[in-house]
Amino acid sequence: MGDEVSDRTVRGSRNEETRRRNLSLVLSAVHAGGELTRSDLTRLSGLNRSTVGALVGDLVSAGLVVEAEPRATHQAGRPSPVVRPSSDVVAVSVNPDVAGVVCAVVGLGGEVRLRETILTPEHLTPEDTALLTKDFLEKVSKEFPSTTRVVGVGVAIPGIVDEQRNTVREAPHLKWRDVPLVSLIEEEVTLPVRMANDATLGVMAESMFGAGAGFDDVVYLNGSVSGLGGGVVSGGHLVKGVRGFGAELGHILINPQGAVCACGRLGCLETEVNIQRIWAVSGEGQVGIDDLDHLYAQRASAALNTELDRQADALAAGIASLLNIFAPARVILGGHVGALFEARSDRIHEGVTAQALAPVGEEASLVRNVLRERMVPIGSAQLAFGPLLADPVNTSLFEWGSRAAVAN
Amino acid sequence: MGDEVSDRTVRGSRNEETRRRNLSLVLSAVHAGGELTRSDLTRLSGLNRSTVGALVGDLVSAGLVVEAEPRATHQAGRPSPVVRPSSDVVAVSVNPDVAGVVCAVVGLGGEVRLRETILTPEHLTPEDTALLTKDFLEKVSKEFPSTTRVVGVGVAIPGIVDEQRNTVREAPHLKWRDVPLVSLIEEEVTLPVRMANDATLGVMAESMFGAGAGFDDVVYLNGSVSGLGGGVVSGGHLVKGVRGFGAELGHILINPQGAVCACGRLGCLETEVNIQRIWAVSGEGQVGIDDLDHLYAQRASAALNTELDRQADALAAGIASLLNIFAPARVILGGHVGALFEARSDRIHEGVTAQALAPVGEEASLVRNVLRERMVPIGSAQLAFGPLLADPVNTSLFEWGSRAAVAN
DNA sequence: TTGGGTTTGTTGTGGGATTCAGCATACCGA
DNA sequence: TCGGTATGCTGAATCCCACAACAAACCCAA
Repeated sequence: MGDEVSDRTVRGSRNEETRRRNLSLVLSAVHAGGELTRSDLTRLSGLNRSTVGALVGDLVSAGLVVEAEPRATHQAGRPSPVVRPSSDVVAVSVNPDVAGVVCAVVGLGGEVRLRETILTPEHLTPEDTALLTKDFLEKVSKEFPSTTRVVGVGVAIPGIVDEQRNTVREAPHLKWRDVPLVSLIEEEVTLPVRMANDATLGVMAESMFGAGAGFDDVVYLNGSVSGLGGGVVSGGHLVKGVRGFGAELGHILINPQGAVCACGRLGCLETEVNIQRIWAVSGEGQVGIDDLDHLYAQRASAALNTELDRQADALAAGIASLLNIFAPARVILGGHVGALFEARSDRIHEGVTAQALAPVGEEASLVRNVLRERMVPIGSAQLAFGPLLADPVNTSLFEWGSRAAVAN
Repeated sequence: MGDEVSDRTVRGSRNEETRRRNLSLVLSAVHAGGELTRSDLTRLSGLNRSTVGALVGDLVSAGLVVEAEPRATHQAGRPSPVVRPSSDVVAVSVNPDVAGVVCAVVGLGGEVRLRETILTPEHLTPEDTALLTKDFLEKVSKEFPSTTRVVGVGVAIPGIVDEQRNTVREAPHLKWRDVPLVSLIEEEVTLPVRMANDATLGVMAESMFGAGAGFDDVVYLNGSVSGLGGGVVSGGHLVKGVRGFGAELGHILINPQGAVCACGRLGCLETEVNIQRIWAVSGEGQVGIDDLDHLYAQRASAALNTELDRQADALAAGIASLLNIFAPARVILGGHVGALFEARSDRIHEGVTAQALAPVGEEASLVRNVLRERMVPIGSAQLAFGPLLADPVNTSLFEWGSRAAVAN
């Protein structure tokens, strides 16, 4: 899933397109697979040994991968050198929230090399975000080798992002609306900036490096303080919809007699499966999402148990609808939905099995997300890596702070 | 959307892959566009004149397209010959229903050349379907020139199809279950047979030749006697899910206090928007889907009006959920849902606008399907044409009745 | 009727990408 | 130490497209 850098005008393939595709295939495989030998790559791609050799050679001279001594194996035959992503190539992840920004540096290959939460005294503004990103870049650039090169910045937004106009269309939790955040950041950091919805990036991360790895059809549901977000990979492709507005899985109807949703209608999944309603009955105040497991594991009050059952039923109903729509191999649950799933696993499984169409239910397994706090950084890094993975040798990399393109 | 003939093992591109892609591009363009000049194809593909000439030449020698005299135009410059799909290349469409089979012959380019409903005295069985298909083939083969070549048979099923095992998993209306229909037909007709859900094929047809042409994101909802089916194209790709089980849009939850659905749960969209409930109040018996427009246009009874309003509201709620999930550019409504939309257009529009997320609602337009009775034939033909469009010169074509492969 | 301008078809050359065969290299096991 | 095996490396052959030059077919205007 190289994020579809499609220029919509369907184009014929020239000869160099073949090369681009093969380089992309190899780099993506190394990115996703971590360490692969050249002979692994040969088998994987179905290309000739000599071709793979040439492709890897190109990627090495571009500084994108490194070849290391063969691993000690106990097979006959000449050992094949190991190809790893270069540790010098990184992406920057930015994830604004109400009280601050989570910034991270992620290496090619998906390793989160550094992750930092920068708090603001007041409610975070878009301008703050741009400035904090700049500060972060200046600071971390000193902590990384001078050979480090950055591919760009990926921004994850808890809200609706217009991927065409590169604006935040609506982020109720942040209280942002029609904010040209990409331009704001690009003015400060002179790096290419891309932006998408956080749950969309979540499913990208999980389906590449997490619980959805190896599956072409994955649904991801994430519960956060700002609501219920979702992302879907169908047939190996991200479901985005026009201008990237799609996959708002929190806003499917569950119960027309339900509570009023922020979106205006009654009984969205988001109003029925909701952390605020947990807080309201828990008697422990605004328990953080990471502490929910602990809360649920304690001997809970009757009120909390009732509420958990109710939310579990609503979640099962929602998942059943999503199964009937997408027939995924995996449904991945994150945030407070993940905690709810952990606490009411049997009840949710039963509800889903009873309500989903039989063939669809049989194929899907429900799992909790595995990447946790690394998910958003990895997802937004994936967004930034997209162009590089799609066209390895023609995508520019940048040194920290300066926009001087490094030779390919 | 050449139907994704992906062999899942990601493969590298060889040089001939380039050729295959370009041939596919040209043939698909001619298939979808009807008549294009060679210079149109040059602009469309971005390839060189000479390359397009060679590609078209290959397709002509394969008998897939024909070049005709240039159209009379009033532009300066040498006239460019017109490229049309060959009228000798056809696909066969088979669509079983309770009381019989609808068979059709569809030419490359999407023209329905012949369409016939074959009724059976009793409830149709899978074996009947295979035999009737054979009879149909034998009969029509005499009505077409001997130069005609068939690419294969596409079967549209009102039910859940296992595209991996090539079986009908569940077709409640037909009362079929786990039927290996593809094998049954292939035993009779010695042609390649492919099968899919009818609504899935509907959205393929509409998004290629109908109301969804030119859009990458399309949701299709079809109401028939057997229930509510759906199909989705997202980002130019068909949403299929694991084994093709997905896109059961009729089975999303609308109202947990609603009626019992055939699938077992309460208040699916299918139970709330439903032709049987129209019949129950219309006082005119089981009005056919094609006669609903007439029924609705008459001065309707109060009961019918109330029911139409109720169904319109339920439909609007369902569409709103689908908009939030897929953010399509178009929502196409067919069958009795199309008639309902026609009768309650304003009410449905208002309901959708009120309930869908604002950005999503602004981008989508609701339209009735345009292909009507040609939709299923075109869709299933598209299924049969898939391999040919994906790899024009290496796909075998067959003469009527015999499996002797015709030279490419 | 003729000639310039314009667009497109056609042909041969050249460069890029892959495959293939043959040989070299590095490991295992006896 | 030697055969077996798997892999890396190199140069020739093949396939595909772009490009340039020329030819063909149309328009328009004189």
